[in-house]
Amino acid sequence: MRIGELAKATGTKAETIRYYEREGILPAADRTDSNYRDYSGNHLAALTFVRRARQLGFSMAQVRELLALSHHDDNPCEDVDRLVQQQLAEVERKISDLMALREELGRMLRSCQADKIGECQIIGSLGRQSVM
Amino acid sequence: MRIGELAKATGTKAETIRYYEREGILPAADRTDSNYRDYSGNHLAALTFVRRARQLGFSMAQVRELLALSHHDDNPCEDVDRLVQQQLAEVERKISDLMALREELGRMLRSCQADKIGECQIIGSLGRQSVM
DNA sequence: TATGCACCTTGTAGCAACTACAAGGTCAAG
DNA sequence: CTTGACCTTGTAGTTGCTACAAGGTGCATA
Repeated sequence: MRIGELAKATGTKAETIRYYEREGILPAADRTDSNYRDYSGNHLAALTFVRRARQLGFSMAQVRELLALSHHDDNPCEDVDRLVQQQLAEVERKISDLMALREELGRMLRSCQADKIGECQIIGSLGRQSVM
Repeated sequence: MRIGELAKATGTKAETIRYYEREGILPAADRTDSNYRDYSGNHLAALTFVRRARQLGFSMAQVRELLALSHHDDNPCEDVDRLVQQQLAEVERKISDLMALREELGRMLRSCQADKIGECQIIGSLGRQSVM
C-alpha cells in the first residue's frame, strides 16, 4: 500500500502521514525498491487510531500516551480512563466558555439600534475611542 | 505610561503589546529619551478594544477590520453587524461540534467496564471508524 | 521510443497568535 | 556602587499540520 492509498483510506493527507512518521507517532514504513513507502494493515490500523483520537480533540502528546497504553494489554484501564476524563473536562470547559461568548455576542447584536458607527453600541462596547 | 504599566492595566504581556505594534494592530508609541515606549490614554483605549475583541474570539484579521470600521463614525453599522454575526455563527458551530464530542467521550467512558487494556472498549473504539 | 502525467521522495518554509529567551541598556533604592 | 526591576532589539519556539520546490518513478499512450 503506497502513501496515497493509505491517505485516501484514512482521509489523511500524505504530507500529514509523513509528518506523523517524522514525529514518531507512526512507525516508519517499509520501502519498495524505488524508495516508496510501503504500508501494511497494521499501519492502517495505527493511523486510524491516531486520526480518531485527534478528531476527539486529543493532543499529539495525549495520542502518544494513548498509543503507549494501547500496547500493554495487561495494564489496567485506569490510565486510559483518566485521559478520556481529562479530555471530557477540557471539552466541557470549552463549551461553557463558548456559551458565555455566544451570550455576549448575542447581547451585542441586540443592543445596537443605531445605523451609524458613531453611535454603534457594538463598537462602543468594545472599548471606545482609539488612536488609529 | 511605560509598557509594563499598560500591560498590567490591560492584562496583556508586554511582549504581546510589542507584537501588536509590529503587526500594525496598535500604533507605535512615543519614545522617552532612553528609548522606552511611552503610552497615552488613547493607546490604553486602543489596546482595551483589541483585547476585548480577541477575548470574544475575533481573529487578528477581524480585529483589524473592526478597528478600521471604528474609525469611520459616519459609516453604517452593517459591516460591524456582519462581523459579529459571522463570529456568532462560528461560535455556534464550535459549540455544536464540542457537544458532539462530549457525547462521544461520555459514551466511551460509560462503555468500558473492563479493567485490563486488552479488553478496554475505549482503546477498541479508537481503532474503529465512526460515523459522527 | 518518447512523452506525458500522476505519483513518490526529501527538505524547507509558512500559518495564528503569541511566548520565551538572550544579551544588553536604564533607573531608582539602599 | 551594586542590586534588581524594568526596558530595548532580535530570534526562535509553540501546535499540528500544510504548501511548496526540485527532482525521481511508474505506467499508459502516440
